[in-house]
Amino acid sequence: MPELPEVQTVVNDLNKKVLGRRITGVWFDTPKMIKIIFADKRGFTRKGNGFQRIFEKEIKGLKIKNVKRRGKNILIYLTKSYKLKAISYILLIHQKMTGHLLIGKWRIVKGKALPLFKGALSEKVNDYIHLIFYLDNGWQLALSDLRKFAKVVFGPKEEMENLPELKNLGPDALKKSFKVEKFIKLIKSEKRKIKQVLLDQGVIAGIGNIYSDDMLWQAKIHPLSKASQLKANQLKSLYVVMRQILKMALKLRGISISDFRDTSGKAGSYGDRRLVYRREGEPCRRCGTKIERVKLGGRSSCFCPMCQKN
DNA sequence: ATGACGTCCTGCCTGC
DNA sequence: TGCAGGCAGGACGTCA
Repeated sequence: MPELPEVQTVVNDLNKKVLGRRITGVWFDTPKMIKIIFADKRGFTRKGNGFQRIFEKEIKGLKIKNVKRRGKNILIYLTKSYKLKAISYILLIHQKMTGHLLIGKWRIVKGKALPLFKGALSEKVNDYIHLIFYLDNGWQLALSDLRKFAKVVFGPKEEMENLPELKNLGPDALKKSFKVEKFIKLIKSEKRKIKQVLLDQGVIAGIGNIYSDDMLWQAKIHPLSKASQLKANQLKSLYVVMRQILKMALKLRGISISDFRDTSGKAGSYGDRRLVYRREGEPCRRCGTKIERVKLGGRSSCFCPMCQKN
């Protein structure tokens, strides 16, 4: 499930591979995944499912200007010129758990995308292609998603920037201007358990289940500890390990223990280095105690009962 | 305000 | 070996 390091890996790939390309066409088989936000000729903003033809028509001919990340969202900035003016759009993609953005070549046979060649793209990933953007250099940008949870939203730049899923995001976990003082203030003001707070994108953007487990283990904090009751030195160390772990995972191109792949279908290598995530029953890397798992909400959290006292 | 649970979806794992 | 049932999980909605 892509979190900040995985999403950033994809964004970096895209900036290397698709900048300046023009979209010449689009194919998709799961309209449900796609939403558009669009002002019609009379100025009405229309939102919702059911406008796929407008999506097709509007995205054709747009040029890829830039690719950015906000939290776990991928933002592809697109432009066209109309009457000598540049009009900007954003294509937002959230990969959720099993979404993958891939660059390759496919052809549609009986409504299904088949790879023209495999290369590093495993067959498995190819089985779940649901959306393809055709680019003007012959390559294609595809979205694969086993569980069809991924979300794609398209619309004019200004309206996209006002989407609650972007506007309500907290500071980005790796943003330079996000300092330890601000971090401590944010966490201190939360009455929930620390694990839930870390997963809340409205508090801090970019962290998911994997890295929050590893961060808490590294900082020796129990996942069920009340956020507001954590001591300043604990929070300080949590901030430091948050940065360290995310940066290291980004360097290793993410974690592929579930099924994350980069845009050429290659796995990341953080999985071997992971600290506690999905290591229930295995020995703690510090003290050898068996890693345990607790559930909160619908999420599970792995921790060492010896190192991480509540 | 908080938390617990349901929803979406489907491959995979467990147990009989 | 086969099949049924449960699980995982990000974000969001609903309900107590």
